[in-house]
Amino acid sequence: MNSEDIIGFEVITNLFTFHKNKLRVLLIKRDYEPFKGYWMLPTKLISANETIFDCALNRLEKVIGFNDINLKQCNIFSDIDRNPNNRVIAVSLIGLVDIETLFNKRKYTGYELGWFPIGELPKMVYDHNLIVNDAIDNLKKYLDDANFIKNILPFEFAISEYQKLNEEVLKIKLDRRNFRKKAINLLENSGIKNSGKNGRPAELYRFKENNYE
Amino acid sequence: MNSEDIIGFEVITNLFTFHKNKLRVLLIKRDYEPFKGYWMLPTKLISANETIFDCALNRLEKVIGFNDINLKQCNIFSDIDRNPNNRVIAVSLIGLVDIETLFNKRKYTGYELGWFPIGELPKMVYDHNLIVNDAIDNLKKYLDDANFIKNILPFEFAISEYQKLNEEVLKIKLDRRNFRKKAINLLENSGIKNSGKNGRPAELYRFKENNYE
DNA sequence: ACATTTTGTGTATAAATTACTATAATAACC
DNA sequence: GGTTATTATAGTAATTTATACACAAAATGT
Repeated sequence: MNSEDIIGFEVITNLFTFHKNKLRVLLIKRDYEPFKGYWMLPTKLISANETIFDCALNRLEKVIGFNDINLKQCNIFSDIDRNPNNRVIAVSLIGLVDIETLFNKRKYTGYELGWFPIGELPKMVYDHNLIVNDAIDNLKKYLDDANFIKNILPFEFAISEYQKLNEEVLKIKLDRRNFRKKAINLLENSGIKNSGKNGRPAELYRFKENNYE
Repeated sequence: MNSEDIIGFEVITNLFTFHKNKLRVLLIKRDYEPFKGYWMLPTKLISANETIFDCALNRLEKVIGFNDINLKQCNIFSDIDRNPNNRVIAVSLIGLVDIETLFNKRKYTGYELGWFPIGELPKMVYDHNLIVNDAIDNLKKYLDDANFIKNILPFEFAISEYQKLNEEVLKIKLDRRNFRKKAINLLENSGIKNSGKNGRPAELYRFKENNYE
């Protein structure tokens, strides 16, 4: 390795949750130059003793106060000038966390955080807008992967919530009856109804165990 | 960036071709220690002025004498001890080249090369066996992507060759008539027959232009 | 009680996938 | 030249999957 060839290698995490019928992503407000005041995805240069997953989890621990989160590898961004100041190659990861876990486990860490609906993303540092949109696109392939997608929904949820999640990721409207027919294969009825909301209360479902991976 | 955190970052290319009804991958015989005499995938540490694709193509140029090859990103390997001597993170890429292009464009480069059928892979350096098998698995998702998969077949080919390629990647047998029905949508008849072989000569097909990407 | 909102349900049709077998064209062999 | 071996071509029925579509039930707010 030549010293001229020192290249930064960073791990960027797209952590999604689903709250109030919106798919949201975690952003951090940057408090240093350059791009002070802009929002960014959780990012960390990788250390010699970390895998890419370790690296992402270490960063998340610092940012949200916990890190038992299931991650999937997403993409690599290696354009020479994606960061004009240094040569930095990025690998992006996708993590999912449900809103109940988030409320239960998060700790105050001093960072200014925002959970932005994917339709209302702010201008972000460097190529982070590109990276998060790429991650959203990558989420499509996990929608039917019960063992991963279950992490973004509460333990029990209405089928309409699951449908809305699908619609946000796919950016299309789905038919209620057809969606239900397909989804029901992965789900079991909890026997609980969610009352208190307007309209007929929904029956709550949960993902079946052993959706043979 | 801390000098203790200097990490090697290498690009590993899985270059496939299809010849004599076998899916094959390019390996290089290593002529230096450690692992001297073992086979390995084309590998190169990335330089500051290269994208991951530049890096792979620069290596391929050195190894096979040409580099106009379409590449897809595959996976990242970041286990701490995947290379016990140094801390090296690898990104693997997939490239496809058809046998005619290969015979026409390759130049002698001094390397000892082997195009190994995927069922007859030798013991390779470090985790390269893992990497190539992961790449073969990743090939599945490109089988119906005419714009990429066409790179591994000659300009004109028999449907039975295309079927055999699918069978090698999927590791299952396919029904001849059903495969033809599906494949024909992507193909157009060239009007040429391949004679000289045993049995009824096949009509040769080519991929249609504009399989709207 | 009435309007509003949201959930739950079934059926008919189209499209895609799968299973399955006889015949035609050529090369190799005698 | 005739037989045999090999490979290519073609169609239909059964199954599965995807799509389109309308109304009744349970709650809330007034």
